[in-house]
Amino acid sequence: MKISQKGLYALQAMMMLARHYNQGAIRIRDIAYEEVLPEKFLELILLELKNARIVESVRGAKGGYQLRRPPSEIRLSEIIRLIDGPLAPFGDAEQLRSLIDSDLEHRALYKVFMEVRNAAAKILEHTTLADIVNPKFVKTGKRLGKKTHEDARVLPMVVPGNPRRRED
Amino acid sequence: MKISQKGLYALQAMMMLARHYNQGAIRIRDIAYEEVLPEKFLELILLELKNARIVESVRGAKGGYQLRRPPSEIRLSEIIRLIDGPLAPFGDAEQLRSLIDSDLEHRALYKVFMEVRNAAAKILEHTTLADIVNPKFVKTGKRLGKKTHEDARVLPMVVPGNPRRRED
DNA sequence: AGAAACCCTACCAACCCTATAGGGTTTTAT
DNA sequence: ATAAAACCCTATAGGGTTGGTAGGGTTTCT
Repeated sequence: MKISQKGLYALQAMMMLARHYNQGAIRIRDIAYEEVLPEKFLELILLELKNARIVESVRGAKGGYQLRRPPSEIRLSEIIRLIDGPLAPFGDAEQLRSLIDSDLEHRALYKVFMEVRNAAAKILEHTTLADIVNPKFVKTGKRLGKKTHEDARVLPMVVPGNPRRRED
Repeated sequence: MKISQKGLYALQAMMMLARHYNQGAIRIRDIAYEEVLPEKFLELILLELKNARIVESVRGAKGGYQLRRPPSEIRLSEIIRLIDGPLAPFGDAEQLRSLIDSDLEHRALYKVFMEVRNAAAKILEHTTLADIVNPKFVKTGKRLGKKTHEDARVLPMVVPGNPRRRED
């Protein structure tokens, strides 16, 4: 998995919106200014995030963008998959599974790819926007080795009309 | 990190050479035929692997390519870094470290990137060609959940004239 | 009404990916 | 010696992706 410049912009914009959660809609211009992102490019990104129902827009004067769910219910994996595709280093999880089953000669290699994919997924599925914004309450010198693991977190519901279903 | 088609070809070719380790040099044509790879493209890849001192060539009639080290001393990370670059999902390890130190606003995000990179590195640094070729002695139905972890393995020495040193 | 703000499509330059082509050079076998 | 085998190296090229820019259309608030 590779995170592009565009993917980084998306994550930064989402972090900014998470910081201002429940403070009303924020203009593209303000997001772009605060995060130092190209405004028109950001507009395209926010449009994608809106179509994926991660953010919502408010039109007209005083309009802008805001998160559709609390930051604790938006996983980094969701954003990255949307913008940059599957987490697997080669193909996607389904494809790898099928290769593991069919290509006997190289199955051990594809299994390693799958291991890498699973490791990345484990991290990115369990980290939400809430985990990476406003870490005021976290000691500065503290290593995140253990990481406060909020496994009691509520899983985000599957939206019925969700576009682009893909396993990886 | 993203593994390209070229990277996959490289890994397949190396697996093939590992299977025939200590059986003399093998012609590009034979590697290409056995692994079903485009011959001239494979030639470029092997040239890169040779310049990186991972394989060596034997010229003239009866020539071909062979591994310079036993398969157990060639890590997958080495091949992947050579062909497809850093393991980190964004930038490389050094760059991420510097961003974590300098960009206070997004350091938590970059730390997650670094976690992903470390997870991938852990797997790919510890898996060698020997681990993924000829798994005859492994039961077919067996899941590799635990994976025979050969940590007593000797670390490959650093070659002095090694071109292209990069941390990630 | 009018301005603010999102919505959407098109376009574009640069770069990368995946090769292909073809001759040059070195070495071996006879 | 000599021819053939085989690697060595550079050049080229089409197609796709990346990272944007441009500009007008549409909706909604005040």
